[in-house]
Amino acid sequence: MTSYKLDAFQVVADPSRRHILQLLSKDSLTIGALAENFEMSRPAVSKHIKILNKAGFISIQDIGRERYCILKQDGFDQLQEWIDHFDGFWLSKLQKLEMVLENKANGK
Amino acid sequence: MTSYKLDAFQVVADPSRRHILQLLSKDSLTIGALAENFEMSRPAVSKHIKILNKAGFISIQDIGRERYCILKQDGFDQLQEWIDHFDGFWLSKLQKLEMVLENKANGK
DNA sequence: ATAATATGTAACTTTTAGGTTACGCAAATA
DNA sequence: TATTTGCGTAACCTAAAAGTTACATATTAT
Repeated sequence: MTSYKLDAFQVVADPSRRHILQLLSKDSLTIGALAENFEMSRPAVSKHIKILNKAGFISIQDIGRERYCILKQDGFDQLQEWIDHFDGFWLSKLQKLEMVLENKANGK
Repeated sequence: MTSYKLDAFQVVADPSRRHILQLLSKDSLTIGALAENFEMSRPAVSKHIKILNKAGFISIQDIGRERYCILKQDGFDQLQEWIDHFDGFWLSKLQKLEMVLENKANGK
């Protein structure tokens, strides 16, 4: 089952979290290693990680006292799924409606 | 030029705004018509529309005293662009790293 | 001309998200 | 065994986001 507790879009709305994901796309990193890339404190990063995990954007591997954060596809899939709903839209319905409205605006 | 003033992900993070976009994918609607689909007040919808417009998710056609909101692709493109950055990732790098870490975790 | 309608905006309130510091705990190290 | 390291969490603060009501304005209808 893949029902995550957080709204993927709300989770990825935060620029810091997007930055974290970018870093993780190049390397799996521990919390501390991630924190070195930010000005914010380590506990702040820790919170973001918890959120990213709950939303399915990362998985976590505990190795001793270290936590390796690993990019995970599920969160991204949630984003993509919603965006895909709009795909069929662009080329058919829209252009006709715009035409109609433009004509109406010009009093034709 | 397509440099919008708002972060597309932050804009689409709000569930009400996503709902607005869904409604607009079926029909171009005025502010008032949109507001009928929500419990919130019309001015609240009006604010969301302003934001969606600034971020390139909709365009607006003024017809007399009415404002028709029309779905627009630019905002969605911004979302897609970011997501696409991660596409090359999944099948190559990730799986190897996970293997390495799992072995390390098991002390192999 | 007057009334009704569709909307934008200002001022305000409330909630929440993101940050901090301080602390505790388990694992690694000396 | 004592110390350091890596991390989670609680308590707290602050700023911003999302909502409200009240009002102003322009267009349409009577």
